[in-house]
Amino acid sequence: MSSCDLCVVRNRAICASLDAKELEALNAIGRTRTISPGESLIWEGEDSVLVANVIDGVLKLSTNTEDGREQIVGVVYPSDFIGRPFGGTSGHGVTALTESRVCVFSRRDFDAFAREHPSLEHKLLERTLGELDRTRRWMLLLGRKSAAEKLASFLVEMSERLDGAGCSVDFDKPNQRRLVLPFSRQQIADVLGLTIETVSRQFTRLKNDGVIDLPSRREVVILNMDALAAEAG
Amino acid sequence: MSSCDLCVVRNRAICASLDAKELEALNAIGRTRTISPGESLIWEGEDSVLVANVIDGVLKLSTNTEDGREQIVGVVYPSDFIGRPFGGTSGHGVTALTESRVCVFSRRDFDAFAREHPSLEHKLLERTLGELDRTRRWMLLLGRKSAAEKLASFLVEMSERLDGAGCSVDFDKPNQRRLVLPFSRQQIADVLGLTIETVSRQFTRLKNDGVIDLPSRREVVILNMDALAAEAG
DNA sequence: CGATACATTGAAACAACTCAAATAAAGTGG
DNA sequence: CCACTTTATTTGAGTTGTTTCAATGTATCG
Repeated sequence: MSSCDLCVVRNRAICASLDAKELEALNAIGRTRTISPGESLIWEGEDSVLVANVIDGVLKLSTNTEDGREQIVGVVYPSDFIGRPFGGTSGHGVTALTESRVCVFSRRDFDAFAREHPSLEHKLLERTLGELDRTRRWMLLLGRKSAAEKLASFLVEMSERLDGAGCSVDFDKPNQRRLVLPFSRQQIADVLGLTIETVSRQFTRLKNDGVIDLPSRREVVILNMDALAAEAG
Repeated sequence: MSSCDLCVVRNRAICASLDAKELEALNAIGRTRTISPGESLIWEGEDSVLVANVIDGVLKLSTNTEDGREQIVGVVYPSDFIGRPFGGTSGHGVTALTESRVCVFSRRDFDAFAREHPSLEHKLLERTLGELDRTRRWMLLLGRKSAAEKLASFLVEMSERLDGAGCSVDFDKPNQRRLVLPFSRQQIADVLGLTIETVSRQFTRLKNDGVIDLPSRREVVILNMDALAAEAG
């Protein structure tokens, strides 16, 4: 029995395109690996040597300017795919935000396997098209939204993506939601293209307006989802 | 003889993955169409009904906030692919910037054809991965660069992508380059997440610094490529 | 419990924006 | 082809939102 049978993302990751026998072959060229917060799996500018599936945890994709400014260009969750298949250099680093488990492959092995399994390439294509859509939507935020709209948009997106792990929904209060952010204030700033101080000020403003509550640094309780969505612009 | 044999992008577009017979089949479900500047091929939010290859011209991909702010999220050139295969709604409009010619397919027809031709899907995947890389690099510009860095980066990127059409290189002066921009000042502002006035001021500053010359509205002569690249940050 | 990292708050500076006007280019019709 | 209108771009002056720099407050961890 391949270890994939027990995998929690078996039916959501690109692996879902494979039957039992194919899955075993893929399993043979991959291995699981844990990554601690702050640890990197891939570095910006290195030529692409490995790809991976996220089994558990949250990781950031980030680029830096020469003088050290950082921009987080993507966030990946369980079942998401990481890395740059088919050559090239990776344009961004991949770093764990929470304790993570990933299923890694050498890029060369993965490329060869993918080229022999069109259904896998198809799943990867659908995933990549979806990621491109999401990334382009984020460009509107970076280029055209105010700090207030940026943070509100961020919290709305977070509440949508952090299902299960890190996010609890109280069905009695459908307008409310409780989340545990996998980001520090600085990391939120790096996602939104702001400074840490501006992010902090926007948090306290939302709290003072009664839109959210902040029980601790990493926790956010959305008290009024409609108001938050309205602020997102 | 299928009309694809004469196509100028035959060997650069995703069609390059197909042999003569397959190409004829693809040709049978497509048709060419011209689009005038300002005319749209796809509208934001509509469900994806068609996809296309760019044969000639330059088109923008753009999203808008409810209150009318615009962000250009991508620019496509000859041989590039347009549209959202495999369902979903298109998150951005597609509008011609110059007189354009495209080879359009109904999305349903294209989807079916693609699923039967893994080599085509592979080419599309490579293209999409490349586009995602480029888009993520642009996020660093939107989130973290100053107006001066943004315009310099824009001109550098333009000089790289406008090969042949719209861009001439004088080999005697390798540090110089002459380009005809397919963008108005407002459109440049919408690419960079700035206002038209800020873009204009940065243009005149670069001109006063002797880095560029501006013979007419749409023309830019890069006088010192190294200096421009240095300003791009 | 003290040390260290992280987050918030305040005050001042600055980059980009807004609004308004001037200028230049591109169409249009006589 | 020229005068006129319209549109696009540039320039100027003042305002605003975000950043910067500095200080204070608050969790977290050995």
